Amino acid sequence: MATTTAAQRREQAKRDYDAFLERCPTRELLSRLTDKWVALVIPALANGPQRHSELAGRIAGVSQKMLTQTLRTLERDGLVTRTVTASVPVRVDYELTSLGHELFPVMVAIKNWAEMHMDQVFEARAQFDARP
Amino acid sequence: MATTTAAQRREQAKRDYDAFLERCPTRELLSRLTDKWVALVIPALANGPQRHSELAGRIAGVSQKMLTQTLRTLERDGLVTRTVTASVPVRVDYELTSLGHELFPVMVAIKNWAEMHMDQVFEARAQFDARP
DNA sequence: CTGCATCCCTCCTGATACTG
DNA sequence: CAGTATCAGGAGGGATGCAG
Repeated sequence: MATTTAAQRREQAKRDYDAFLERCPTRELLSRLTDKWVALVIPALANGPQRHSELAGRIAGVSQKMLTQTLRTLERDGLVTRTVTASVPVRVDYELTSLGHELFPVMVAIKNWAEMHMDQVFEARAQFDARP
Repeated sequence: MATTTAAQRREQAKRDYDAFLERCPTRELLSRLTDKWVALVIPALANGPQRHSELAGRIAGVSQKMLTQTLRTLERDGLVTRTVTASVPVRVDYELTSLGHELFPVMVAIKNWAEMHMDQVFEARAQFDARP
């Protein structure tokens, strides 16, 4: 068929790739996606383009180095676009690509899960640590 | 109200916690959840209890140390139960708790996303690397 | 404002070897 | 079979200074 849909291609890809296998390239991609800063940067880009300084302000505690590094990787992987506006001083905006928008709900889900279940995890840890 | 539902409590928790804040405890929880091995171990526990060796076989390339370490942390956080059967040799089974089952779909989503979008990421990287 | 380079230190990770 | 202990390499991450 020449008319395979995007969904069909993705189903095919899911059969071809398996992160349980050691040498599968998805293993490396998975380790990139499972990154603390990625899980914060992607959700932070929810409301359209953001400047470097805006992101740094929103994601408290991120160093300039890690933010730049994370954004570079995301850009290379096609999840984020980097737009430079030649002005003085220079303005740089980051925005989710369509691929980035597909990842967005997944990253938000993790962040939300952590926020919604923090208390239950605290309780579990207390019980665990109180064991003889 | 004395009759708050679990869903309501979670909504409340979501207002109380914010991983964007540096000192919020969810920041630490988030960094634990965004772990390559967690994203593989949780999905691997899909079909009921699994032994240490079964997990090691399924998740190719994981070292015995990292598997044990990951399972310990998951157990402490209340996501996994560890059951020891006193036999010779000893048998140890790991199983998702109800809390673990709530995290399950999120972890599977990441793993699937990586497998389904690997090709698009490859393409983006090729374009990025080919730039002047 | 944004980003690169450098130094430096911590912690993660994986091999190996050893106990119950 | 399951788990602990140990060690060495390397990646992760922070601070600072400089450049476009």
